Amino acid sequence: MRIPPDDLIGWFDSAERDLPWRAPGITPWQILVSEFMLQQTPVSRVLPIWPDWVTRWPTPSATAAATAADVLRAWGKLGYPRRAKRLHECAIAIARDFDDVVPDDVDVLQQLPGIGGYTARAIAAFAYRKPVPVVDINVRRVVARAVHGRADPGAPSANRDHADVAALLPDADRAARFSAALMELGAVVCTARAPNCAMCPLRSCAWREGGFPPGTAPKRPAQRYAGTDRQARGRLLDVLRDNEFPVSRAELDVAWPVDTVQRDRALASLLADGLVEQITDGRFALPGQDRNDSTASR
DNA sequence: GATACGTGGTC
DNA sequence: TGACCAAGTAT
Repeated sequence: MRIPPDDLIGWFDSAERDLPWRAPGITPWQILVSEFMLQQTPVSRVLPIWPDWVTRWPTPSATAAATAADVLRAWGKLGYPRRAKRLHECAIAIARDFDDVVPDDVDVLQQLPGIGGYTARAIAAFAYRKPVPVVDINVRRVVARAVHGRADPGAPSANRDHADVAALLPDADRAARFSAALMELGAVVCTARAPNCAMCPLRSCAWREGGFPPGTAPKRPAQRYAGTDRQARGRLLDVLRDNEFPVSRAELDVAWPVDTVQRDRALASLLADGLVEQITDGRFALPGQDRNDSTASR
C-alpha cells in the first residue's frame, strides 16, 4: 500500500505545527541542535530551551568555544546529558574539520559524535532538502499501520526501514517535505496510544481496512526510573550543575545517601562518560569549569 | 540483538 | 498509581 504524496503533503500544508526550528532562515547548525535535543524527547520539552541555546551559540565554532560545563548547564534537565556532551564534541569536530559548515552528506554526518542514522538523515533532509529517507519512531509507526496493516512497528531494522520509506518518497523536490509530513502525522494524528483516525488525511490505511488488529504485548518489562543508576546519575549531576565551583565527595553523598555502592557506581560511570571530572584536590566538577573558589584562591 | 542512558507528562 | 511514551545513539 502506498501513501499518496498529495494527500499527505496537502494535509501538512494546513496542519503543520509552527515549530521554531522550521522557521525561514534557520541554519543547518540550528536544525542540528534541534535534532539532538529531540532525540527521545518530546517537542514540548525542547521548545523552552532551543531558542535561547541557538541565540547564545549560533554556530559550531561558538559552541566549541564554550566549556562542556557551560553546555551541560544550559542543557539543564532535558535528559540524557550525554547528548549535550556529544553535541559539544560535534561542534568541535565541525569547527575544526569542516570549516564551521555542517556537512550535507549522510555518511559524513553519521561519523560525527552523537549523530546516528536518524539524525544524519534528518539533517540532510531538513537542512539541505536531500531526498533521503528519514526514519524515526513516528515514521515507523505510520508505515507499520498504513502500509503493513500492523498496529505497531516491529524491531528497528535500518535497511528494511529505509527501503520501506524510500519506496514511498515522491520526486526529489518534494521528498524532504513528504518526510517531514510523515513524521508530523505520526506525532500528532497516528500516535502510539490514541490514534485520531477521524483526522487522518490518508485515504487508505491497511491497518484500518484490516479492522485495526491489535498489537502484540511488549515482551520486555516497562522501563522504570525510580531507584535506578540513571536516577542516581541525574541526582549527582544536579548537584554539579547547581554549584558554580567544584564540590566535595561529601556534598555528592547527600544527593544519593542510601545506597553507597550504587552511588559510587553512578559517579564512576559519569567520570567514564566525561560528564564529570575529578580535580587534583579530590573534588568533583563539570568538565572544564572554573576550578577557583573563595577558599582556594590566594 | 540487547542493554544503558534522563526526565516528566499522561491516562 | 504506575505503566507507557517521547524526532535515538553507542556499545
